[in-house]
Amino acid sequence: MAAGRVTIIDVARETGISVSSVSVALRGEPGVSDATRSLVLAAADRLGYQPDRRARGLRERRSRVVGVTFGLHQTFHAALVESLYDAAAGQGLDLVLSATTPGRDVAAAVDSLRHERCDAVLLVSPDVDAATLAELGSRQPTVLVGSDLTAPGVDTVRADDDAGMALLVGHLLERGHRTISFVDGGDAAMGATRREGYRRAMRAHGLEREIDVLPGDPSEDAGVRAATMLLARHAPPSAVLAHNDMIATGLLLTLRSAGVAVPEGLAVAGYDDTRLGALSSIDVTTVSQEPARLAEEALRLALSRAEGRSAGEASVVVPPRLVIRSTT
Amino acid sequence: MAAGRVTIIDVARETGISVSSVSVALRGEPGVSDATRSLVLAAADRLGYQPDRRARGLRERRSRVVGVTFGLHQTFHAALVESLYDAAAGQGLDLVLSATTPGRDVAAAVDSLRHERCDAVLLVSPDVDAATLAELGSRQPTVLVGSDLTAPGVDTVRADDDAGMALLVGHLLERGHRTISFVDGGDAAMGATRREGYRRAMRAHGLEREIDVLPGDPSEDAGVRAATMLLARHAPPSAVLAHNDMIATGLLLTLRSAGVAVPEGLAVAGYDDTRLGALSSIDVTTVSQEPARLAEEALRLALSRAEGRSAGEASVVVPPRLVIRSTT
DNA sequence: TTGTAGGCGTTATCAC
DNA sequence: GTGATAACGCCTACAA
Repeated sequence: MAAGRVTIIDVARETGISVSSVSVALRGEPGVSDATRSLVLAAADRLGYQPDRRARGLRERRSRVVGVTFGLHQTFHAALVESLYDAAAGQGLDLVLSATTPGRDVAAAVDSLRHERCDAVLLVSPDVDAATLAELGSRQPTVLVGSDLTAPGVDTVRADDDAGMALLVGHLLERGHRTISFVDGGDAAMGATRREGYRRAMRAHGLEREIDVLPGDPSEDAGVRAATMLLARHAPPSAVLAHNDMIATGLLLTLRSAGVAVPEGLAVAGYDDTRLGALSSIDVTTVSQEPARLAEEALRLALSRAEGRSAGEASVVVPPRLVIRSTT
Repeated sequence: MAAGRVTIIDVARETGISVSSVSVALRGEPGVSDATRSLVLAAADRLGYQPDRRARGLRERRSRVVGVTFGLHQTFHAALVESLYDAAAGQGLDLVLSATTPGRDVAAAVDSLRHERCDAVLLVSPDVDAATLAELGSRQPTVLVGSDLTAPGVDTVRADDDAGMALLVGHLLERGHRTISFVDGGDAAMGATRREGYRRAMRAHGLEREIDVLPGDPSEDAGVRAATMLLARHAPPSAVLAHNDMIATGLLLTLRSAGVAVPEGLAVAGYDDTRLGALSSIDVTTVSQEPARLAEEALRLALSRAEGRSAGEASVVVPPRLVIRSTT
C-alpha cells in the first residue's frame, strides 16, 4: 500500500548499505560484491522498490523512454504500436503512448509527450501538415513512421506504398480484372502516395482510361459510402482497391449485405494487413507494411537521433508484402 | 532544435529575474508584479520553454498525470480512452497510456506506469485474476473501469451490465421474441456478469427453460462460430444476444451471407455501442455503457484516491442505455 | 568495495 | 515583490 513511495534510501537503510552501493547493485553494474548485491536485490524486492524514472532521467539526462503518438481508432496504428512494444523490449526501451482522437490532434499529443521529456518521439502516420510537422520536430528528436512527409531534422520510416499499390494492381490483373477503382484515403498519411501509386500502376498497364478514384477518408464509413456509390452505378468496376483495410471492411460489409458476391461480382482489396481485415468474416486481400520491420527501424533511428548521432534526415523505405485472401 | 533543453534558469537569465520569481510568474500564482509576469511569459514563449514535468513531479510529490492501461485491439477500450482524454482535459490532468497486447499483459503495462510515478492508475477492463489485481492495486492508487472485479483499496467504476442485459431481454420480448440465446464472452471482463444478467432476465420473465448460452470469447470469430452452430440447428432461437458488438458483428455477417434475414429470420443484439456496431452496414441494436460518464467518475475517484481522500473501496455503477437499431 | 558530495529542474520556505 | 536556499530521488564522480 505504502509502496510507490519506496526510495533507494529505504533500501539502503533496510540493508545497512550505502545508497550509492545500492544504486550500483540494483543496476547490475560491476563494483559491488556478490554478497552485497544479493542482499540489496532481496531487500528491494521485499520492499517493492521501483526506481523513480523521473529522478533517474533528471540525473542521467535521458530516460530510455520513447514517446509514441498514434490514432486511437486506426487499426494499422494499433498494429504498429504492438510491434513497437516488441522492438522496444528488445532494445531495453520503454514506450509511453499519447493518442490522437477526433478531439485531440497531433500537436496536443506531442505536447503531452514533451512534458514527459522522452528521449525521442515517434509519430505514427500523423495527420499533420508540413509546417506543423516541422514545428513539432524542431523541439525534440522526432521520427515519422508510416508517412512520407518530410521536415528538417526529422527521420522517416515507411513502407513503399507505391510498390504496394503496384503489387495489388498486378495481382488483380492476373485475376483478369481490368476495371479497377480506388477508394481514396483523403488527406490521411500516405493518402496521396497510395492514390498516385494506384494511378501509376494503372497507367503502367495501359489502363489509364480505367482510372477511377472515389472520394473517401480512412474510416469504415468511407467504405460504406463508396460501396453505395458503386452499387448505384449502371457500369460498376470489377474490382475495388481501398486506401486501407478499414475502408475495405466498410466496402465488404455493404456489398455483401446488398447481395453482391465477393470476389465474383466485385473483388475488393484493402491495405495495411490489420487484424480487422484478417478476421475470418472479412478475410480481405491486402498489403502488409511489415510493421515489425518499421518498428525496429523507427526505434533505431529514434535512438541514434536521441544520442545525437544523426545529422540531416534519414529515410528508410521498407518493401511491402502482398497478402492474398478470399476477396480477390 | 535546441529546445526541450530550455530550463527555468534560461528564462531567469534571459529576463534577469530570479528563478523563484520566474517559477511563480509562470504558474500564474500571485506574488509577482504584472510587469514581471508579462516579461517572464514573453521570454518563456520566445525561448520555447516547457516545464520539465519530471522535476516538477519530483518536487511536488505529485504529477497530475494519470496512467491508463487498455487493450490496444479492443474497440470499447478505445472509446473509453477517448472519453478519458475529454474528462482529463476538463480536470487539468494529463494521461499517459500503456497498452496491453497479446504479448504484453496488464502487469507489464502497469509496471511501465509505475516507473513513471503517475498519481493514479486506471485499468480499463483488465484481463487479470483477483490475486494479480490485488497485487497491482497495492502499489499505487488504482481504479478499475469497466470491470466488476474487486480488490482491497481498489475503486471500481462500471456500467450496470445486469440492468443492461435486462433492457435487451425486455426489448426483445416486446418485439415478440421468446427463444433468446446468448453468445458468451468467456472469461473477458464482465463476461460472467453479462451471462448471469441474461439468465436472470430470462428467469424474471418465466423463460428459464429457454436459457441457452453458446460458448464464445470477445472476438468476431466467436460470433462466426456461434452463427454456424445456430444455422445447423433444426430449431434455432428467434433472437440472439451477444456479449459484445464484435461477436454480434460476426454473427450478423455469417447469418446474412447464409441468407438469413435480420431481424425477421433472427434478431441480433450486441453490447458496448462501439463504432463497429454503429456502422450503417452493421447497425446493430446494443447497449451503451456511457463511456463519458464512466470516464468522469473514474478520474474523480482516481484523484481523490491519489490525494489520500479515500478509504476502503468505492464502487460506482452507471446505468446503461439501450440503443435500438435495425437488427431487432 | 564502500561512502560522500554534488547536481539534474522544479517548487516551497523564508529571508530581505 | 523579490531572491537565495533546500529538497524531491537518483546517479556519477571522487575519496576513503
